[in-house]
Amino acid sequence: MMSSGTGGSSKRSKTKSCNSGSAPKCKRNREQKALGVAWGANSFSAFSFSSTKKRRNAPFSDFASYMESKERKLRVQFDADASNSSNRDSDVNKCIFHGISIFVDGFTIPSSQELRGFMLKHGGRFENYFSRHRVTHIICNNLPDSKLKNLRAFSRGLPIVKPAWLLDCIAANELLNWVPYQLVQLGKDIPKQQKLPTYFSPKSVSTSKSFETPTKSHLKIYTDGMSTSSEGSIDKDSDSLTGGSNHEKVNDGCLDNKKKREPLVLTAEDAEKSRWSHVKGSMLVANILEATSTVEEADQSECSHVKGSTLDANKFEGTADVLIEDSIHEPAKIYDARNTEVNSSNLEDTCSEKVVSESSSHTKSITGGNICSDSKKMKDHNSTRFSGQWNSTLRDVNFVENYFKNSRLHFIGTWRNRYRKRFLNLLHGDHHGNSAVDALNCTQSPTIIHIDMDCFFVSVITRNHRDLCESPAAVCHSDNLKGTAEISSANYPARDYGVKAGMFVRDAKALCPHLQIFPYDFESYEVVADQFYEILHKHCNKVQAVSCDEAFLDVSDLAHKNPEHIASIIRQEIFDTTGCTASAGIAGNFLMARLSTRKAKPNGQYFISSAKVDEHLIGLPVKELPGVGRALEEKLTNRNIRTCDHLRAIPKEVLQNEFGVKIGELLWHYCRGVDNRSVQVVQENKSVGAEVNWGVRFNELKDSQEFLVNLCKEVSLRLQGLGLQGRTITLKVKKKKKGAPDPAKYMGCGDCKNLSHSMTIHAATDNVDVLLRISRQLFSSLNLDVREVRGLGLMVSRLETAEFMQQGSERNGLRAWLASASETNKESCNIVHSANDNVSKGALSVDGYGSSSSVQHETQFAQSFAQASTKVMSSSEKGKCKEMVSPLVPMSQLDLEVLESLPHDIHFEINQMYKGKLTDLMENCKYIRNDVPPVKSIPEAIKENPSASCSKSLPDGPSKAMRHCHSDLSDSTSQFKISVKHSIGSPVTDHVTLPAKHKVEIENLERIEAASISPTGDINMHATIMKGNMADVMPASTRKVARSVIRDLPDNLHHDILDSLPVHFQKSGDSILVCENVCPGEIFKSDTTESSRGRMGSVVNIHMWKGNPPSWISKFKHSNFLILNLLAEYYSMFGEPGLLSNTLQRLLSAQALDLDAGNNEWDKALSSCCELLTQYIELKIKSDMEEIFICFRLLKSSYYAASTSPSCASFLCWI
DNA sequence: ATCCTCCCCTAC
DNA sequence: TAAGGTAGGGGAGGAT
Ligand SMILES: Nc1ccn([C@H]2C[C@H](O)[C@@H](COP(=O)(O)OP(=O)(O)OP(=O)(O)O)O2)c(=O)n1
Ligand SMILES: [Mg+2]
Ligand SMILES: [Mg+2]
Repeated sequence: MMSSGTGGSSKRSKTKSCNSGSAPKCKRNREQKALGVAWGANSFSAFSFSSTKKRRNAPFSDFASYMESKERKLRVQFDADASNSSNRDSDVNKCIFHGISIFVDGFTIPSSQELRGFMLKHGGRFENYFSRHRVTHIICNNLPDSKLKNLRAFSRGLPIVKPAWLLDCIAANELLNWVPYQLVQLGKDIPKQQKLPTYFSPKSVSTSKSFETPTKSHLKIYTDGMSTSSEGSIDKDSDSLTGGSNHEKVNDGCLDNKKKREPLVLTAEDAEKSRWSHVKGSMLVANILEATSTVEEADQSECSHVKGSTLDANKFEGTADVLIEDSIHEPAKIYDARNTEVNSSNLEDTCSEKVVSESSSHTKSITGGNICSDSKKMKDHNSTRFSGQWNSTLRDVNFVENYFKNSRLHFIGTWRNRYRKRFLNLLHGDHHGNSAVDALNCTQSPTIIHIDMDCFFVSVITRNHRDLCESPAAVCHSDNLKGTAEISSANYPARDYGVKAGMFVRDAKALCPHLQIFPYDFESYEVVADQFYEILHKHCNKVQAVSCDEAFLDVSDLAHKNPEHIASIIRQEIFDTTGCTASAGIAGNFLMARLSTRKAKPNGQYFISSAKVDEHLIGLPVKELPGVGRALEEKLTNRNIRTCDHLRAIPKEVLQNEFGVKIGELLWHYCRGVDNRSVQVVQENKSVGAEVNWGVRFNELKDSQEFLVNLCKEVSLRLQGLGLQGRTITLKVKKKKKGAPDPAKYMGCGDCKNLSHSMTIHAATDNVDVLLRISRQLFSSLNLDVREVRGLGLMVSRLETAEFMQQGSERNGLRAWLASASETNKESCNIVHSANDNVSKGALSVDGYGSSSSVQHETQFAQSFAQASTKVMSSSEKGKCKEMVSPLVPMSQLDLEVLESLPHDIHFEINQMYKGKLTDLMENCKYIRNDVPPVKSIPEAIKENPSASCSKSLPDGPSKAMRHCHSDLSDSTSQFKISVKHSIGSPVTDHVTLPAKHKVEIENLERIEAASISPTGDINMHATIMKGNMADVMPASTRKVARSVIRDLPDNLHHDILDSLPVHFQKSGDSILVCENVCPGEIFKSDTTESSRGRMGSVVNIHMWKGNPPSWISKFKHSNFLILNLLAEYYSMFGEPGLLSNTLQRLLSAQALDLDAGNNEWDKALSSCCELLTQYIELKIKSDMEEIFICFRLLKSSYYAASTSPSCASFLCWI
């Protein structure tokens, strides 16, 4: 295994002749963590002194290279504007501001843009970024104290003046003394924390609506401008963005240009300080010198250290050769777009590997078999020729498969699931049990490394060719000068020309005519990503995957090692193994680590100590914050918020008010460098879906339906591959906007209206038939003209872990089904065992969250938690895998003092259980505590009475508690309520309540069902299964009552049911809800009163179900038949209160049906079962039709399977 | 308040 | 020609 992964360490020559790329990006100094002590006093402590000092002297020095070009650009722009302006107005305006250069900080009235205008008009200067060399006056008003303090710290004596000064100067038409306008901030002078209008410029006083419109037109300009300037990425929506005015765009373009390596400005000047030249160390010094007024010798050594940490490009070729050979010998397909699975040689998890290949072949057979008739092809051919769509869904019967095979976004989008499978054991494993040791060494101050491969897709391709590394190159499907293929990734030389990921290749070529284009190599990306993660996991057990080329490492526990050293070791090893370079950012949290990486790139690393966080955030454009994308940036810009400084000036409440609670808080935290997220090793799926928005063209309904089939198959397979089922199915449609022009992108979706519609069904499914039926309904409910559809997607959410018994049930062949069930079984075992070591093991505990064990577990958790006992629940913690989620104590009930007293290690684990929200909570409470004197604000309940709080936590546990509870209607009542009344031999009355929306769907369903019903040979068999009078037991209007259930049944079965029933519909306004949350006893009671009715005149005595537990339990337990023993046993253990279906599932899945094969009294067992079931039906018929259907479904499925074993078959004939 | 649906946004 | 996916977070607004 592991061809070159770990073995790569053999090749670690330390020659440092350096200089790979030619990217003229300025080298930045690397900072030193202030707490050099953390990893022991070493030579680094000297640096921390020097860098601290440097910071004081020159706050912006680290931004120098970055800011330089930006500022230069902005100044050029300003000059241009100014000369225009003065040409126009020279006769009118005196240069009253000559020699004055302002920097506007925070929010001002007038806005900074207006102030800029004034300066421009009256001969002054306006600086977009602070520089003590150029700025003469800082203009601001209404700063909060903290902000002012900050400002004073870096203004270093420059006057801080209110905007009124400028206005008065203009009014007086002469330069007035600024002193009277000085900002003498005071705690009270200003009533502080104004409402929005005070902060934002007048135009945005009114909320959303009023600026939404301008925003839109502005957006147009933006993208439009981007494409004409060949600068920005062409957005998906760009097609819709046409025309518009131009002013704001100028600004954006400016910002963007300086941020990117704008070739004309940057390359010329920066070429000589090429970061990757041999003398980069001294270059760095030169850089700093230039930007800072003071230089320390220490910088020299610091630089050399940086250089040392740079990877050696000379080793490159040799390494590459090795790699090439490896990949040649690669035996099987590494990345298969279709099944999204991987056959990797270094897979340790053979179990899932098996599932993988299984699913793969299955996939292939499905799509391969989906061939349409010749006549259809002919027709498609004609129609597509007519519309000139050679590469659309109309042309290719295997469109979905081929499309995904070639889609880069599909590759990176599905990568995570492949990773999960591959590193399953690592993610759940107990990391050598040394975490207690780590906890001792733990410093409590977290250290995060963010590591990201440099221009990943390109560097994997070009790694073998050193010459290519230094010239502009990009990965793209097309090398067409006029092509609209998108650049996936561009290397750093190409970025110097402005080439960016997401651009059309034609724009990239326009920017850089000699740009070399390479095709994708997904398999290699997969291999390299694996190697990458192998290395990360080797060095750190807290790895949070971000994407195939990027991860966070929590190295807090490795504090005895220098994090920067760890980073450089890892980077070196990555390079040795893969031939590709990675960059790393090191800091105290995710946010700062990420920002550090940005500075480090390419092929470098960068450390931001907590002491230097502010320094790095000052002046940082908001767009740089993760989570601030185009839209939010736009919103912020509209309010004149452009940098973190601006953000800091705004109170949290205001931000929340304006951008929403969470986003407001995020902004407020991020602009201060605060980020309380913590590494989440395991992340649970919340949804699974597939969509296609390229090449989607339909001429008629049939085309779309055929496409939908493939989409459903795809999603079904993905669900099964993950062992998940879901209850909410969402159909997403892209519909061409009215009057939208042809898409700019070839076969693109163009300007579309996005529609989505979802439906929640009662029983979670991964079944393609169910998905299809529902997605068809959803589709028809959207009332689409299929010719306008440009994209389709299907998503399944509200996921539950698939019962191995149920997974893929209802699927055609039961043999295949049984096989897949056992595969899945293995997989679940794998998960659960690692999760559940401290709970029961073995066959019966395969999904060990039966009520008893989870209560037990919970108690255990609460106790150990309250006592802050060390490792008691370490293994249970690992099981935040699905099964273990429910017993979490609500966060609000945690005792924070106890939490804080926990060792970091334990804290980490608990925090994982709360998905990282715990640190947030603690952080917030810290503030509360600081603000509110008494300590009483901390909930103490749990400390005093842990078990009480834990039992309280049961009901409000996550919905996952329901994960195996098919028939619990409690959370599905929003979907439908059923009330059924029966009377002997007379027509049945049903009451059905549905939300209005669903009524429509019912009609649709009716149509679809009517259209799809075809006679099958199953009716007879079905009659057998129903044992004669079963049909009479059915409520007459099943079709209406349990529609969602029927939907869930396999076609043949549900047709059987429908066909065997008379149809009545009798609507009634009132509905009586009989079946919600009825406990067994109640069922029983209500039953005895009403079950005096019977079928065919006979009364069924349901004595077996009397009592609690029902009387049959003890009878079966003492039976001679294993099958009956098991039935009783399983019922006691797993039965949701009063439900047989769970029990049946387990019984059938345990393949226990052969147990009594040799017993010649088999008939007796059968009749006992029959009786039990008959009485069960009687019991449930009124209250829980769905339960009966579920049981039938299970049994019928098993009946098919029974051909594999005679005894099995006879057992199932029991009915 | 809390949930749900239907969006939009963001990141890779 | 070209392969604009995927998943999670979160907000608005309605239902309860
Ligand atoms: N719009 C995008 C963004 C990314 N990717 C793919 C190609 C990238 O190589 C890979 C990783 O994305 P990164 O954001 O990490 O970008 P790179 O690794 O290419 O460059 P950098 O050096 O900035 O990390 O994802 C893509 O296909 N299209
Ligand atoms: Mg990268
Ligand atoms: Mg990345």
